Amino acid sequence: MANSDPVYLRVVEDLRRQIVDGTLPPGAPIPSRHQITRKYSVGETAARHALRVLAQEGLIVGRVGSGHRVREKPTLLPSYRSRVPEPHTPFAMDMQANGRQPSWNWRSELAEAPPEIAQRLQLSQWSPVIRIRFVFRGDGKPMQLATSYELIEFGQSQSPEEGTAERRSTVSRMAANGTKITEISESVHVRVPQPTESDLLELPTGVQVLHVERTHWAAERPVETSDIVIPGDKFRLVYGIPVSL
Amino acid sequence: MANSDPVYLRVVEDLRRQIVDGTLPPGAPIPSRHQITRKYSVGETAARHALRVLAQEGLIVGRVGSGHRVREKPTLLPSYRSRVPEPHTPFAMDMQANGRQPSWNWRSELAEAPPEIAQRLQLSQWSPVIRIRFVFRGDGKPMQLATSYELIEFGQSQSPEEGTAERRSTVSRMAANGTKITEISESVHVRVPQPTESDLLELPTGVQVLHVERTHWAAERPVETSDIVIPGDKFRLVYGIPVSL
DNA sequence: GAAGCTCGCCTGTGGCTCCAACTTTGCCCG
DNA sequence: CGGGCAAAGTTGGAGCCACAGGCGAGCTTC
Repeated sequence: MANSDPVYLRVVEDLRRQIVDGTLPPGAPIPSRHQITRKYSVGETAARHALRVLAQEGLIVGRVGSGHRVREKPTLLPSYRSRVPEPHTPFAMDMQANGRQPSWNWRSELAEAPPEIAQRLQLSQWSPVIRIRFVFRGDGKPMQLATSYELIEFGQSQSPEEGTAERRSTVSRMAANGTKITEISESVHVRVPQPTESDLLELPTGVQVLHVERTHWAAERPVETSDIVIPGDKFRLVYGIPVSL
Repeated sequence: MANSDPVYLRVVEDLRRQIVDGTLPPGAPIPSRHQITRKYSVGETAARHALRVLAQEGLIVGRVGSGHRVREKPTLLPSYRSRVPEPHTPFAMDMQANGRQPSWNWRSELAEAPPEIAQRLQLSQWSPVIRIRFVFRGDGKPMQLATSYELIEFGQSQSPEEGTAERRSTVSRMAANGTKITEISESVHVRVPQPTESDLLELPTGVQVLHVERTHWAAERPVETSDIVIPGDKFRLVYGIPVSL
C-alpha cells in the first residue's frame, strides 16, 4: 500500500505525525532539506517537496536563513455573528470585545450589480446599486475586508464618497432611516484568497479565508448584501441558534 | 516591482488573470509545461511550479495524460444551521433538502472528557462523558464527521453501542427525555484536516475543513457538545440571525 | 568583557534530465 | 470503411546541481 506511494509522502506523513501528536511541539525546528535527504534516504527534490507540502498545509513555516519550524497555534479571535450590530459593524464590536482598537475606512460609489449580487438583492442584472468597499483593521493591522451592496433608494448618496471609521452599521443606519431590519442571513464558505486579498490582508501562504455572504432583510425584502473576507487563521465565527420554546 | 519577482510568478499571475476574468472559462485547457516554457521563455521548473501553485489554489486541475484544465466551479451544498434539527441531525435534513440520500453510522462509548471538552460542558477535566462518533454519508459517499459528547445523566446507555441511521437528533432525544433544549451555539473555524479525516472524507489535497463546535444548552446549562468536520469544498453553512422587533 | 564581523547553514528560486503512467490521436491493416 | 494499435504528448515523481540572500553562532578584536 504505502509501498508504491511517492517517496516524498513518506517524509510528509512522518513529519506530520510527529507534529500532530506533539513529538514536534509548536516552534520546534524541522530538519533541513539536507538533513531530510540523509535521514530518509531521499533526494533533495523529494525533501523540498515534502517541506513545501507541509508549509502549504499550514503545519510549518519556513524562513529564509533560519529553517522551518512548527507553526505556533494561532489564537482565533471570536467574531460574534448573532449579536445585532449597533452602532457599528460586527467587526468593530468584535474588536472592542477583544480589547483591540478597531479602525476602518471605506469608499462608496455607484455600480452595476453583477449577476450574483443582483440575485441576492432580488434585482435584475446590472441594476444600479451602491457599492461600498471596507478595509477593517485591528490595532492598525488589516484584519477583514468587506464589499457591501445597497439598494439605491436606501443609500444616502449616489456620488462617490469615502471615509474613516464613522460609518454606522446597516441596522442602525436603516433604523434612523425608518426602515426596520427584521432579519440578517449569513452564508459561510471557505476559499483560497485572491491575490489582492492576500495582499491587503497580508496573509501567509496556505491560509485560506472564510467568505461570508451577509444579507440584511427588511419586511421580507433584501435591502443590503455584503461579501466579507475573513482570514481563517485569525478568527472563528460564533453563532447562537435560538430554539423556540 | 514585478521585475525582481520570481519568474514563475509572472506565469501564475498571467494565467490567474485569464482565469478570473473569464478569458479562460471553466473547462478550458491550460498550456502544457512545454508550451509554457516556450510562451513565457521560462525553464521547465518554473512552468511546473506555476502549474502547481495554480492547482494548489484550486483554480485548475491536472490529469495525467490529458493536461490541466480550468476547474469547474464546485457547487457548494447549503447546510441550514439555524433550523432546529428534528427529528434527525442537521446533516440528514440538509441531505434531504438537497435531494441526496442520507445515511450515517455511529458508535457510542464511555470516555473521559479532555480539557477542552470538559470546559465546553462545564465539567472538571476527565469527567466521565458519553462519546459518540459519527460518519455521515450522502448517496453513500462520506461527507461529514462528528464527535459528540453528552453528559452521562442524559445518555441512554453507558455501555458501548453502535448503529446506523436511526439515532435521532439531540434536540428530539432530549425532548422525549423531558429536557427542553433552549439554545444551540456554534463556533466555526477553518483548519487543515488531520490525516485520518482526509482519509475518511476522501479529501483531495489542499482542501481545508470547516470545524464546527456545536453546543446544546438546556436551562443555561450545556448538555451536549460536538465537533463537526465539514469539507470546505462541498458545503456552505447558512445561518439566520433574527433581529428582535 | 563587550562589540562587531565573518562564515557557514538554510531557504527559495531555477535549470536540466529521466522515467512511469496515462490520454488522445491518427494511421495502418484487415 | 472501420477497428485496433502504436506513437506522441502530458502529468507527476524523482534526482542533481547552482546561486542569491537572510540569519545566526561563534570567533576576533578592541
